[in-house]
Amino acid sequence: MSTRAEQKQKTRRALMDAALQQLSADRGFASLSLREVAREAGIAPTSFYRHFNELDELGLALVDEAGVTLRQLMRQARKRIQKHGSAVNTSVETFMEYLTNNENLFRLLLREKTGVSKQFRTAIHAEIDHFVSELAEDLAKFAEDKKSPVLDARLVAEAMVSIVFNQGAEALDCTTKEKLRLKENMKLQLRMILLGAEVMHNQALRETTTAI
Amino acid sequence: MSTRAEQKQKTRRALMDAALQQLSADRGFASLSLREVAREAGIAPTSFYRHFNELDELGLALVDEAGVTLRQLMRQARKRIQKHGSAVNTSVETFMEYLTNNENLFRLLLREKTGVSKQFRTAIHAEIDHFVSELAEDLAKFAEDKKSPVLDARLVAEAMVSIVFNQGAEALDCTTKEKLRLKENMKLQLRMILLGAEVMHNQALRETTTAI
DNA sequence: TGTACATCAGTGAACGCGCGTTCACTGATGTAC
DNA sequence: TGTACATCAGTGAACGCGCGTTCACTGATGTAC
Repeated sequence: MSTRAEQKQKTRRALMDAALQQLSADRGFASLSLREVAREAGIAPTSFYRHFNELDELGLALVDEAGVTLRQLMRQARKRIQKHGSAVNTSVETFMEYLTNNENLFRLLLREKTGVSKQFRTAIHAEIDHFVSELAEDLAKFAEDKKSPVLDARLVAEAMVSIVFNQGAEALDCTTKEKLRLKENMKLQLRMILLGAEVMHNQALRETTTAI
Repeated sequence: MSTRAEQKQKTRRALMDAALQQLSADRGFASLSLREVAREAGIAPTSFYRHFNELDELGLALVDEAGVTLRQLMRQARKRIQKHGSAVNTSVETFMEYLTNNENLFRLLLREKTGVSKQFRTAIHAEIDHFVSELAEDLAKFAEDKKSPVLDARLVAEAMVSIVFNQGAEALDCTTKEKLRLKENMKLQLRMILLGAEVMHNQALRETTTAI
């Protein structure tokens, strides 16, 4: 890569980092200003336009980044599960690790999921959809191995992701100690769903059998 | 009530309605301006200060209103359940009705739950906590009647509320037809949790018994 | 390798705009006698 | 009931501010020959 292009990448990165740094508990993306981000990144406001057409474009780049990070993390978790089992445990631990290490990125996802910009909402829903689909696939595969396929893998996956995101949001405002309790709650809740899904499926099977 | 005080109440109401009306899918509370709200309510910007010290104070009043409405609705649902049973069904139907009739109020709750202002987050968490507690109480009572107390009513209630709020958020961007499907999914997911909690509790009981 | 030209990331001045907030005010409503 | 004074919701002009965006520019880097 040539020097000029390298430098441009660096500045672009600096802009994204500057925005991310300002996205704290008390600052939403909507409250950022182009001038502020540029100032933080150490360039003139006008230079911003060399990298993005508008501030929202930078925001969408951040959403994309959050999605990529989340997917990488899931791949890691899957490997760990194949090695050591305990799917719920490993998944929750991995997710909470991601959350702790990428607070502001997760905050962006959480907030803009129900946020003001249709574009943001659509982009984030796509990322979460991706996440749900991969989980559903895992569940289906897992159930197949156990020879007890779950009732509706996608439905179960959606419920699980709802729990994880919702309690994850809570974790952002928590002390380390409260986080531990929250994690254990999360695990119990996920196990409840899995157990419930299994029982429900068996009931459905029995009914079908009876019908015959 | 005297005429002057009545008029003041009316203007206050007009301000809150003006704000609520502007809170659509594309406008967050943070994007409202005092001047805009005052204009919409038909008063001079400076008159706003006769009613609230700042815009956030109006927002908190709206959050409070949302909480009150939600609690009223729960009371209705409880009555209907005592009459006709089918707790999950009735609750979901009632909730979705609320959501459809108070889109903007619910949007405010959803958004500011993870929003920028600590004050908003705290207020909304209190409202949701209230909601969870009442549900937990109902669950405990219900389980007692069935002589199969659930493992941890509060944990189950939290999981259920996570589902309801998360899928509810989804419903805001849905067509009427998609909403129907979403409602049925919600019901299934809630039943899964209840079923899972019951089974988990029975397992725990059996283990205790075995230990003796 | 050296030269002449093209590209383009970053600049600084300037613009018009809507904002929140202050201030001293008006005049209708309320109250004390 | 009438009068004199107090209250206070609503007003309009004025302020300073940070914003997004435009523009013509600079000068280092890249490219063609």
